[in-house]
Amino acid sequence: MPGNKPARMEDVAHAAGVSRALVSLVFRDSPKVSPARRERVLAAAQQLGYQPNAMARNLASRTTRTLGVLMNDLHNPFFADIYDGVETAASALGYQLLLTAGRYRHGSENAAIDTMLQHRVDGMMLISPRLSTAHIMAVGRQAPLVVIGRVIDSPSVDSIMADERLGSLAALRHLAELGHRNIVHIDGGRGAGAEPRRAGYIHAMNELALGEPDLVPGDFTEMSGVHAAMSLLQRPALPTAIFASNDMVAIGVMDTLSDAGVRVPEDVSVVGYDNTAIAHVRPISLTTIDQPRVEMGDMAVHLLHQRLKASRTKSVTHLVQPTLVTRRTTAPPRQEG
Amino acid sequence: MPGNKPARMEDVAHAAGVSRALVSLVFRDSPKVSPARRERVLAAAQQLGYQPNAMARNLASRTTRTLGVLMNDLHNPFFADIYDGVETAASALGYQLLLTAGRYRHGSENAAIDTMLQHRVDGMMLISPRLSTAHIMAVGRQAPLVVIGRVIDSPSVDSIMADERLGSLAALRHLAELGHRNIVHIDGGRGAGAEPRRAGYIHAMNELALGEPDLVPGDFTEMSGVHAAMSLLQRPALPTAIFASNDMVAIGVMDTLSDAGVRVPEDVSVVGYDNTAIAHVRPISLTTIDQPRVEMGDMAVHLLHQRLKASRTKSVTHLVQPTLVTRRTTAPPRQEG
DNA sequence: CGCACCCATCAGAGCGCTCTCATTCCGGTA
DNA sequence: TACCGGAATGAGAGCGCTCTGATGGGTGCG
Repeated sequence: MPGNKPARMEDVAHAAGVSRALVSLVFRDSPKVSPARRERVLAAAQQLGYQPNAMARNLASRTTRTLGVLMNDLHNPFFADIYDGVETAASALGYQLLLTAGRYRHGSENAAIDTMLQHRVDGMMLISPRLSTAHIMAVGRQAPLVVIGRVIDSPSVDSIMADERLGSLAALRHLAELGHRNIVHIDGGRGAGAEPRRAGYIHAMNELALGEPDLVPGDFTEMSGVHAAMSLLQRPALPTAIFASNDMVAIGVMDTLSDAGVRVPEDVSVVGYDNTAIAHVRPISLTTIDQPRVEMGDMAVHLLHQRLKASRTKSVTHLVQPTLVTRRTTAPPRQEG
Repeated sequence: MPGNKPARMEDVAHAAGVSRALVSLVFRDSPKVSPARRERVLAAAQQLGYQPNAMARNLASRTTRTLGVLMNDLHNPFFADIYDGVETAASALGYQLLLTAGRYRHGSENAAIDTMLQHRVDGMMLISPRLSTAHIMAVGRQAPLVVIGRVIDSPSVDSIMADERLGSLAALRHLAELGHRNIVHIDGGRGAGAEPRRAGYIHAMNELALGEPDLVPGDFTEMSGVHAAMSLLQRPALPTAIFASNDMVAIGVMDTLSDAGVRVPEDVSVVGYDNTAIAHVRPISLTTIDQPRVEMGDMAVHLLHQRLKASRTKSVTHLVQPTLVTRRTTAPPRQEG
């Protein structure tokens, strides 16, 4: 019958015939409790269904050993992978986790951060936050902070980010090695990470002596891939390869091309970015760029731990290495002429 | 500079030149504070970066207005959709949310539930829990509980579940209307929801006079779809339609069929189940069964709210209606002979 | 047999808030 | 001018726990 009050430490103590303090010691795993008493206390607690009150505990101990995680998009498997890394590391280091979801809205992000602050988390991780840099820096002044997916230049904020330029370079190098020279990039517009991907593409085109960069506008959506492909199909000749700013764009492109009778990879090679869950599905089998997401999550926790435990005060930025995943959408260009 | 203690109510009171109690009233939105004073307090709080201590507040007020959500699989967009509904409803009703992730491991699920209990949530929602029914009922005795994706027959636990049998029926009816009579079901094995889907298939085959049910074993994975398709290809004749127990299985099936030169939907129609994100991707365009996930989340919150606010004590089971989403993997059977 | 010493146990003072109840301060009324 | 009522404010007792410092009861040693 829910409704009757949960048992308190006092009740357990009484049932076990010991003092409240001893029960407290037992629940804090103190070594200074005799096995016999420990047993007795545990049995009484079990019997009463006692669960220590986290609020009282945290209030009295002035510490929560809890880290806050702001996930903006529960729908994005990207976030889930990061969380896997976070969870594993946190439980290994003995931290609890307070999860909040921002849903990409400024108000929600702020509310989520306030919630974490009000619960006095020891530190927080913001995954792809949309808030302004100034705002994030202000939050960083209240609690140790790690931002994933953005670089914030502030002494109290650490950053973890994939080296997008390197990812672009890997994609282009792969295409170049296959013999492609005529490579178009479909842009990610103003989306997170779009700019460095584009810069990496431009840089790599020069680096690898592949001629003039050839950019088609886009915005990270499947639809923009469709539009980009349509505009490409208007040209007198198609490029031999397309480097899309993410997997969704690549899928839109491939879909449109195949409607137009253009085969991938025989006629055109396509490379995506992000290695989302869809990319590995066999009918798609998209060659793409993978980021070590689990590792990023793990790293975030350790960065926080360093600040907390070793009281590091200098800020750190980790640039993480993306890797190429070769699947079935890339092949040597068609020999013609 | 993080490290200096966060401001307390006392500090705000002092800065604003009022008593602690008045600050408390302001932060609880009490109407009995003059606008002038309220302003002053708010300004002082702002100035000090004051965030009320949630632990102290909840401890003193003996209530948290927080609902716990156990998500088992952050990777599954299914869960994210449910969470959308939960979030919207919760914020409308003024509840905070405490998210935990169980990762389908018994230990983690238990730990997550303990965490929620220790934080004295007013109620909890378990999404597709793996724990035993007896265990869930025990938890239900500690706090109001809503289980999504399973039916628990206990007075203190409410359940929300999609009517899987109805979903199967909708799929079969669609196929029958297209003219299919020879319809195979690829089984979900012991996965959650597999049994009612199978039962619905068997029931519908009889109901619609489609002949003997024809079951191929599977287990909800893409791989099992591959195996099922291979075994089907060994038969002297393929069925004209395949009803897979979920989308992943359907994708494995389609992939294998297409490798074998069998076209979908020209030679064989395929129907999935779940309407996952992949199903709508155009190169796949899978006909499938959708469940009103957002609505399920919304409903969960309201069910809890009823228990809490209206102190309903009888348990409720909501069976939610799935719907057919027709895409491009179903067509009339080939006319032959 | 007595003493020092050590360790298990306990008492009590907060942690930062809420909430009840008492008190103060008004203007309005007779 | 004396009085009254209501709005606004303040004081103080907890909420359930942790943690410091005190207490008591064995044990080993001389």
